[in-house]
Amino acid sequence: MASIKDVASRAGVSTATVSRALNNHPAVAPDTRTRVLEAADTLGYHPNGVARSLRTNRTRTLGLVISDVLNPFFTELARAVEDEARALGYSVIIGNADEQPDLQDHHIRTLVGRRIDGLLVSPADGEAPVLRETARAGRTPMVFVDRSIPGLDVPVVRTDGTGAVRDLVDHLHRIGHRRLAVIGGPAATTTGAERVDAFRHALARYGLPLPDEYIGHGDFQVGSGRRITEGFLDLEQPPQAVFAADNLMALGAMDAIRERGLRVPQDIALAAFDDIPWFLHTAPPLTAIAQPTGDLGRAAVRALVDRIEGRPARSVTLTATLVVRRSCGATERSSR
Amino acid sequence: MASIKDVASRAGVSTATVSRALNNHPAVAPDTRTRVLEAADTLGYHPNGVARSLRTNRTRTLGLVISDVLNPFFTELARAVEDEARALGYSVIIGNADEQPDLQDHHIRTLVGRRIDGLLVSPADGEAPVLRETARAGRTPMVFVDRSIPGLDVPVVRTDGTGAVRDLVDHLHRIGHRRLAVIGGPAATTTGAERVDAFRHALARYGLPLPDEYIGHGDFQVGSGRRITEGFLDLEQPPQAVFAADNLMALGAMDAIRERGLRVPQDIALAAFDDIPWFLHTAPPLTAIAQPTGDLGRAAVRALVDRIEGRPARSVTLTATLVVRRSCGATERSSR
DNA sequence: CTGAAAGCGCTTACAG
DNA sequence: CTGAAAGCGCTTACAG
Repeated sequence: MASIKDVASRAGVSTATVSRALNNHPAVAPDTRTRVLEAADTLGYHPNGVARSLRTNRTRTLGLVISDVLNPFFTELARAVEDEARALGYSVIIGNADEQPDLQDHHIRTLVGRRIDGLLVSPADGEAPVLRETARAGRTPMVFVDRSIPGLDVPVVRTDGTGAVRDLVDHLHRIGHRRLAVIGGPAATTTGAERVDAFRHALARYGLPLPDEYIGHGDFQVGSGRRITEGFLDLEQPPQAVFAADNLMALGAMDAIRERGLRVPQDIALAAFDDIPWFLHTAPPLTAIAQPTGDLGRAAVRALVDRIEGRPARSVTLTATLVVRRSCGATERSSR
Repeated sequence: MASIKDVASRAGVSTATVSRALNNHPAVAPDTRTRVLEAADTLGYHPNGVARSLRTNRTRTLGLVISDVLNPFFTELARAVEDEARALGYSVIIGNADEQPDLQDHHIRTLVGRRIDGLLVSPADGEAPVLRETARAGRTPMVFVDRSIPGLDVPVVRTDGTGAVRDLVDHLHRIGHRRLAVIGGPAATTTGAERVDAFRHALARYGLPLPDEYIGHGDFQVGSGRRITEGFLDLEQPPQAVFAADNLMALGAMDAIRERGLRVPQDIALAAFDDIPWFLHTAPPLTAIAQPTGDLGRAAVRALVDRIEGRPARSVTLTATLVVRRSCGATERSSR
């Protein structure tokens, strides 16, 4: 591949001048610039970003480590992150941790080795020594998005779903449901714990308990949603409504319910955290708590780039909202 | 950040020895190796991958340019690509072209600038000078996945859906549908054209025509599926069945059908190319043509790595299969 | 406005 | 088994 030297000799200037011309440095004579550009063009020259990065100590690349690309919430998040990053002049490398802490650590190690300028992480459950160490060392600017690890000095950009969960419980209560169950995420993920807590507190406002057998410990993936829902249905007193802490576990719940020949909402009500386009077309359309996912991703990138470029980065909390559809029953005709 | 020099001086050896010790070069005395590893460890040394890449002229990185990350088919493809790449020791950088040829070209330029070792592309519709030039120059090993650009000397890893489309038409015909319409992709994408052609040929086997007004020219995105379906429904003789050439356009079709207060399959049958988990839970569950998406992604990576490592790369064609659900009507009770 | 030179952090052929 | 040295392709402070 043509290098800067080739361009320099063809244009009859030094490599320093080629570099300046190509980087729009002001101190380059107009016709020198023209000659350089022509030479670069005829040689099909593409500057070597690796060499530039080594020299400038910047890669103009962001790392994004998420727990599951196949989860539509994270897909949308990743897309927003990439869009905003591109707008700010950065590329992004995505690492998919698949909810496995060691895969997450593997990605972080690789990304740091590549000298990305900054790191966006939505931490998975479990021990993640590399993540902790990277955050603690503070050499790579980092921002948590969606989920966080308490106790680390890292800004977090997240959504607060407390109000929306309260709205959901109001909705369920109004319909007449009293036995409410939740499929939570891994306890060690902040979102996993928060959503269950919010649910419990919302129930308490009606004097309703959240017994242990109505709390499922899922992992944000389809299989756990299914398994936990089967457990609920096997109970002597199955719940009247199930709230899944993410969309994949809701999908698993639908699988389980359908396999038993039961119907939503006639036999059991269902709602999910995270809204996705398909929920409009499920049978029935699913009531869900919608995060402003695009805003979340963009805010995270801005916070990270602020850190990278030496500005102070603030944590950001956005607000989720309840989207009522038909999966919890109709409000009009009281309970069933 | 600690560099190889720091490790060298702490271990009392040269940087050459540090490099060898860290890269498991055989010619390093055991205790020297130990001393180096200890030094690296206490300094929290992470080798600078940028410098290494500059020196070795390899980045151990693959580029993947796809047309739409939000399309579950591509999400799954990307995931498989990343898994296989990791298994072979490569990272992957994803570029989302959003079905825009210039965004696609932007990503290719960026990736080539980063000196990725190889490029996997699912080309978008339209003029893509950078893509063509990159393929023609042949400096960056390239493999097309899913879609291709005819006339370029680039291996392609794809799925053949001809048989599955024939099965679909058999299925529709058996149910009694005779007026069959198709929502195609952009004519310039190979998959866009192939799926429509396969459909047309399958109809011909029954002596059924595929009139122009039953051919929609979509762009693989939700909006076009909706718009085209509305057009179909506005026809004097609306089709009895609609085949959408990807899952997002099928989603758009469902939107349009629902808005008119019509039902699938009673009022109109619907089937899609690409099967996704949600199709099990739509109202009704959607009949779809399933690609072996994971295999596709993995085969593409292997073909690309073959090229990168100097082995000959072969094109690969996998086979799609029809998954019958309920969105075309029941075969048992003849037609409606 | 331009160039010579240093240097970013590695790897590796060469010599011993 | 180990080290000195060159060099990958850039950018940039310095000098003119």
